[in-house]
Formats: sequence, structure tokens, C-alpha cells
Amino acid sequence: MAQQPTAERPTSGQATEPAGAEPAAPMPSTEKGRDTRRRLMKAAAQLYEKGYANARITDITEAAGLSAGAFYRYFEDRQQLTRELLREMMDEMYVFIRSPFDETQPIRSVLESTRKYFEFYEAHRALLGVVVELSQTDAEVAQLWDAAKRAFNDRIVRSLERGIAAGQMRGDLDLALAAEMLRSMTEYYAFQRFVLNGSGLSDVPLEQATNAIAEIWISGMGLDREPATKRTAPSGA
Amino acid sequence: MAQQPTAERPTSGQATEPAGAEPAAPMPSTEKGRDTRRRLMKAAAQLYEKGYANARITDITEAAGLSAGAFYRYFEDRQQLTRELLREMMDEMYVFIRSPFDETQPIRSVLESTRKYFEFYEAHRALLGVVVELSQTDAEVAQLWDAAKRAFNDRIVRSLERGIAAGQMRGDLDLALAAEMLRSMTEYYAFQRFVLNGSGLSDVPLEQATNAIAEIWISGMGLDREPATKRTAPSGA
Amino acid sequence: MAQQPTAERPTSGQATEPAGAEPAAPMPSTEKGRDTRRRLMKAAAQLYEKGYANARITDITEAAGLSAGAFYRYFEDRQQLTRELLREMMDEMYVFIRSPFDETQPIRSVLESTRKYFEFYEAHRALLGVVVELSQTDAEVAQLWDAAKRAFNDRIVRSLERGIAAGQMRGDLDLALAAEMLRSMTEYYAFQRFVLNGSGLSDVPLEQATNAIAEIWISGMGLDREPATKRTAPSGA
Amino acid sequence: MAQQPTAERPTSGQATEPAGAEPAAPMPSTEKGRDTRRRLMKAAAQLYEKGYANARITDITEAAGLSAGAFYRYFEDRQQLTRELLREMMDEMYVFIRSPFDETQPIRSVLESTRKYFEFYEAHRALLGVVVELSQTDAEVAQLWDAAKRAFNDRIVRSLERGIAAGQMRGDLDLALAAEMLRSMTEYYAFQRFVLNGSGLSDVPLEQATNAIAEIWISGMGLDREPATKRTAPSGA
DNA sequence: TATGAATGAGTGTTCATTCAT
DNA sequence: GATGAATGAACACTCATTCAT
Repeated sequence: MAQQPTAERPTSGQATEPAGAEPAAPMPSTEKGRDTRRRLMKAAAQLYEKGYANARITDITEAAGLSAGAFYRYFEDRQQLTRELLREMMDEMYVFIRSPFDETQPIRSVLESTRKYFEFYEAHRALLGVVVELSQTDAEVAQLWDAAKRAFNDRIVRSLERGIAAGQMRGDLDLALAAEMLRSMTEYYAFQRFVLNGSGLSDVPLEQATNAIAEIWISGMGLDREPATKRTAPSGA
Repeated sequence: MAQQPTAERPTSGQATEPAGAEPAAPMPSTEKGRDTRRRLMKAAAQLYEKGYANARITDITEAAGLSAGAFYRYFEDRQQLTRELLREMMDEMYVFIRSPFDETQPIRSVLESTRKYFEFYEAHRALLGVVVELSQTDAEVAQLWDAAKRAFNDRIVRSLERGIAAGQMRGDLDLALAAEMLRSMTEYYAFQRFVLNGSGLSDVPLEQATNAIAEIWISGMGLDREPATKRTAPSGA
Repeated sequence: MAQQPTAERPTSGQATEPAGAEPAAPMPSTEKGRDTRRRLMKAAAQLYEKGYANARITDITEAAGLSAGAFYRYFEDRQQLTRELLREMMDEMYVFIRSPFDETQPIRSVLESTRKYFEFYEAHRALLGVVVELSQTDAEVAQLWDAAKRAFNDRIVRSLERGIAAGQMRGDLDLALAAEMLRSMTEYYAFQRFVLNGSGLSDVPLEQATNAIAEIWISGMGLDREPATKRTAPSGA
Repeated sequence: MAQQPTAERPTSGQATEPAGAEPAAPMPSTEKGRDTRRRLMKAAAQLYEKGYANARITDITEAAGLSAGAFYRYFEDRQQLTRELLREMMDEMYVFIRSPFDETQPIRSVLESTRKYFEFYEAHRALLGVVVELSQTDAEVAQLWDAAKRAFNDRIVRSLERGIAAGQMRGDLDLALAAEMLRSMTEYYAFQRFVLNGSGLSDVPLEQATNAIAEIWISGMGLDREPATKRTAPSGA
């Protein structure tokens, strides 16, 4: 019951759409048209740096070097553009972050993933800020995000399950739950650092923070820092 | 008492106004006036449940049973009201969450704090959602929140330092940094669960999640689970 | 036909009153009441320095040390107060400016009158600015002012007629018309100097300007600088 | 050409903005746009007949056959439109009034200028009323007007200086000062007659008033009425 | 007599969206 | 495909005025 990402549809004013399949403006047929469409998305993504709420449609078209009316040849409204932008970004993210988990070097594996995560987050901080800004009020964005997070969680759990199989992990732990928590920690640190410009955080180099995070992952997961197999039986297993 | 969460600490990033004590409309002189003012704040806090952006001023006055113009007798604009609301909430939070840290029962202490935190977060989820929604674009809110988070961090660190003194903590740890991470984890879990209605989270009872979080705190901090026994009987077990 | 001071009644919005005898709020019966009323008028007169349009009723009451509601115990609205203020001022002016015209010393007489006029104008520049500001749109003020100007003209003409009788004035002159023009000159100089802070005027000492004005009066009226009687027949006439 | 009436001359008194070229909404690129802009200005100019304060923005757009929002495509606010209107009018005025000063026929020259002045004033009385209404409170308008008046004064003085060279003028006169006074007289007469509908003035035909004014200019300047005869026959009369 | 809370009509301004060219 | 003029609903905010205390 806790999960209701589609609940909470705003009542008054600028409400969100009924969440059907994106209809309206079809993909432009010409090459030029598709290019213009891209330019609009790019312009929007950049402007979102200053907050979704602060980017008017005319700001977007202007940044794209177009007139106001042009927008509607390509998008129904700003929300459609935004959702598309976010969907794309989340897909990229899922692909980009992937890094093989080497059970023999858990800490190095975690560090690697975390670094990649931060790298992506920083590069896309404008859009990731939008996700947070909109998720409370836009049901579709909330749903998009929910799905993305679950996919991440699942992948993490799958990775870690191999670790369990290898016997390096605390058995008394609800694995999925811990992954959720630790992923939350990482994500929120990135949000605070890259989107909120360090609000509430101590001013340390990113590398140091990354290390601290990795430590907590390791200890939280109950992984040994240098796996038992290696330590006790360098040859065996 | 030394830690005032609302203390004016300069934040990083996009600074703006000097943010002194809100001047504008002074406190109403009559009891009735003060009551009306309260009513407006209460009404706003409730409406914010559906998103800050969706609560118009007339919605607020209407919910408070007043005409539109009345608002401006008490507040300069919606932002002033909101800031005041948030400041108040953060102050309350700081007081409410406090719970003595018993070094002999670290896990129980962490559990207790976490439970209280969640209790408060859930009760004030509308405003806490506003904080997140606004922090990206409203520099004053960002500053308020920054200060509040730092105050929390400091208090946590102070609590834990006693643990260190007693020798129960990993020495190789950057204490403040770890506290920051773990606090982030807890905060974000609450945000996802109470504000985003569980978006991205598995559907477990709150108590179970709280336990998982506490485990991670303990292991992340390098605290022994039952230090008391250890301390009095270093050889035993 | 040129004279239509009561024409031009504004149509939309904040129109003027139907120009009846000031009804409503009667003179307060107590001493204290009358004093408060005075205070309001004084406060208004002062605030009008920054323009009639910029003085809100609450500004006036505040300046008088009263609450907003108090205003309406003493005046129907701001226009009533203003009209009363203007009427009073014009009456004072008429009395204050009076100075005997000595036919044997026309230039000295003109100088004297002009000096007094300027003295009064400067002291009451706030209200005299209001007269100009309102005359275009407030028919009652226009009428008040029209009457005041005519009274002045008449008195000037009467003074000068004695000069004519003494044979010192150009016969080919329409006396009333010339007086009108010269009075206009003086009035407008004062307006520009005291109300518009010298807009469009060269920056000379008031005394010098006064002299220049007197010269023009004298020459414009065709008065000898030292009257013929004195010059040719010091004893006679 | 040296005298630009709109030249940025620092005014005295309550200075405000730098008053550079109005940026804001740029000139519309299409013919239709420019036409609409013109229509708005024309509509405003007409409505100002009933007083600046009584012309709301919707009145203006309505009179121009447009919706309310259209206004802001062309102007920042009513003040910008008004300033532009006034600037334009003052420039036109400066050009229109020009009439060659014939030293051999001073009175005819003065009459001619005065007639033209009145003609222009009457045709633009709505805007000229606005100038007076606003100059007290709008620093930019005050500055505009100040500059325009100075340009006029300067031109008058230059005209008259030729008279001096020919020896027809009172030497004891501060020329610029007298010009200022006489210009004030003429301007104020026009204001009273055309804007205030004759308030305070006797009801004479315009031609008669014009003659009286010219007489005063001539005598005030110390110009002979028929200098030509005098000049060629210095001994005569 | 005075207070100040409350009203509500009025107005300026913004901005997504449509549409003729 | 693109323009930019035009719309109009939405909203914030002001201020004279009323009224219970």
C-alpha cells in the first residue's frame, strides 16, 4: 500500500495529463524537422538548470532559435517534452552506470559504480533536479522515476546475490532492503552535492566522499573488504 | 542549545537577499489578528500537501475562511509565509528528534532516533515536500535547509563522539562524513516513503525499514552491536 | 464659451463627486475631535508634497498617528479633505498676498506683491502642486481654482485702474487681459520653480527672477518706472 | 539642428533612472506589428484627454481593438508608452513652432510664433495636460519636459540676440531670464485655455489674447514696435 | 473616539496556446 | 516549416471602505 506513485494527482490549476500514450505531434518526417525537435529538447534540458518552473516555453524556443509558435509543431506542451527528456535520460543512465561487479574486489567494484553514478548525475544534474522537482506533483514523472529506481535496485540485488552465493555476505540481512537504503544514500548525496550545490554537506573532495560512501556500502552489505576466499584461501574455492 | 538550526550560516551557490528577520507585516497586535495569521499558516501547510505550486493565495485564504485581500495584512507574499512555516517546522524538528544516545545500547539509540525522525517526517510531510520542491529555486529556502541539516549533522557527530571516546568506533572513519551519508540515507528514505508515497521503495512495514536503516547506521559507524558487554568483559564472548 | 471649469468630468473609475455642499461627516463636537481632524489635514498637506496620487489614506492616517478607520469619522473621502484643504489655502493666499499698490512707486509695489506671492507659493507648494495636478480631472477643484484666479485678477485690475486714472498707463491696452497674462507668468514661474524644482528654468537667485518679473509687469502694463506725476510735477495732482 | 530637445540634460531635483533609450520590447519586425503599436499609442493619446490617471491599460487596448494582453507585446507598461508619446510630441513641437524671426517686423514675428504655438498646443492638449499632470511625480517625464523647455528657451534667445546686435533691445535686460518669463506666460496661458478649458481666464477670442501676449513680449523685450523706420532714420520722430 | 481586522472590486501582468500569413 | 501577432484565462496584489469591538 505504501507504493502509490500514480496517486496524488493535483486537483486545481496546471494539472498533469491523463497519462495516455503520448499522442499529438507525431515525429516530423523530414530530417530538418527532427533536428529542430532535438534542438528544442536540448534547449529545454539546459534551461532546466535554473529550475523547471522557471523555464517558460518562450524561453525554450528562444534558446533554440525559434519563434514561440514553433514549439507546438513538435510537442503538445512542455510536459510532453519534459517527460520525453526524462525518459531518455533515465534510459541512458541505466546503461551508463552498469559496471561489472567483481566479487573478488567488492570495494573496488562499489567504488567504480559510485564514481560512474556521480559522473552521470553531475552531467545531467539539470534533468535530475527536474525529476525531484516534479515527482511530487506530476504523476507520470513519479511513475517514470519509480520504475527507474526499481530497475536499479533489481540490478544491484542481482549483482549482490552472486556475492551471497560466494558466502561473503551477512545472512541476517534483508538484501533488497539494504540495497534500497544504500542506493538512496548515494542518490541523495548526489542530489545534494550536484543539484543543491552542496547544501548541508561538508566541503570535501568528491573522491573522499565517494570513498566514504563505498565504505558504508561495504559495511552495510556485510561484505568483507577483501573477500574471505582471497584472504583465507588464495588458491582454493 | 548552542546549535540553532536557523542560525544564519552563509550557504554556497546562488546566494540572494541578506535574509534578516522578516520585516514586512509586523505581528498583529490583537489576539484575533494573531489567530487569523495562524489560520493562514495552517491552511497553507495543509494545501501544500498537493504541492507548493498548486496552492494559490486565494486557495489559502479560502481555506482559512477569509477574503483574498486579508492575506496581505499578514504576509508580504506566499514566499514569506512559506519561509516562516518552514523555519518553524525545522525548529520543531530539531527539538522533537532529540533523543539521548546511550552508548551502552547503540542500536537501540539509533532505532529510537530513526523512529522519531520518521514520525516527525510523516506528520510534516507536506512541508518537507515543499522544502525539497523549493530548495532548487528559492535561495532562502535552500539556506534555511542547509542550516538545519548542518545543525543536525553537528548534533549527531557530538553524540557519536562520546562513542569514540569509549573506544567503540572504527578509528579509520571520517566521522562527520559518515554521519552526513547516513543522515542522507535516512532523510531520503523518509522523503521517498512519506512524500513520494513509496516511489521506488519496496513495500515493507515501516518498522522493518527502520530496523534495516539502524543496522546500516551501526555497521556504517563501526559500532558494536552490544558494546556494554564488551566493555565490561573485554575477554568474554 | 472658453470658460468651462465644470466640464470634463471623468467618466470611468475614480470619478469626482457631484459637487454638492459637503455633507457627511459633520464638524466634531468635542475639542479633541476637532484637533484630530486638523491633524489629518495637516498630515495630508505634508504628504501631498510627493504628489496627490501617491498619498494613500492609510499614509495620511499613519502620518497623523491614527488607525485607518479613523479617517472616515472626519471625512467622506480623500477628496473632501483635499477640497477643504485647498479652499482654506486659497483663502489664506488671497489675504496674504494683499499689499497696497502705491501709484507713486509702481515698480516697488509690483516687486512687493511678487515677493509675497513667491513666499506664499513656496510655503504652500505641496498644495499648489495638488491644485495643478487635480484641476484637469476634478471639476470641483478646477472650479475652486477658477474662482480664486478671477478674484486675484479682479483685485489686480482694481489696483491698476487707479494707475490709469492717474494717467500713467498705456491707453491702448486691454487692462484685464494684460493682467491675466502677467499673473499667469508669475504663477507659472512659481510653479516651475517651487513645485517642479526649477524644471526648465535657469538657475538664478529668486531675487533676480523677481526683479525680471517686475520689469516685465511694469513694461507690459505700460507703467513708467518712476511715475510722471512724481517726475514732472512732484508737488501736483 | 544643434538643439536636440530630447538631449539628455541632467535635471535638477528628484533624479531617478539613467533614462537611456528605452530597451524593453523592441520595435516589432512586421508592418502589422508596427501598425498595432501605433494604434495603441494613438488610442492612449486620445484617452488621455480625460486624464492620464483615468486611462487604464484595458481602456487603451480596447480603444485600439485589442485584447488586454496585447499591450505587453509592445510596451513594458503604461509609463513607457506615455514617455514615448511625450517624447515624440515634444520633438514635433520643437520642429513645428519654428518660424523665422524677422528683425524688421518684431511684432509680426512674435505674433506668428505665438499663433503656431497655440495651434500646436490645442491640437495636442491631451498630451500636454499629461505632461503637467505627471511632471510632479514622474521624474523621467519631468526630465523630458525640462530638456524640451530649455531647448525652446535657447532657440528664443538665439533669435533675439540678432535683435540685440541690431541695437533694438533694452540693454539693461537679462535676456535669457526675460525669455524664460515670457515663454512661461505663453505656455501657461495655453495650458489654462486649452487644457483647463479657460479656467481663470476672461472669455476673449484667441486672436485677441494672442495680440495681448505679443504686446507683452515686445514691450517686455524692449523691442521697438516698428524698428525699421527708426533704424533708417535715427534722427526722426 | 479609536482600533484594526476584514472585505472585495479593481487592475496590472504573465504566459500557454492558437492561427493567419 | 516557421513566424510573430493576438488571445484570454489566471493570478497576484492594492486600497478605499466598513464594522465589530
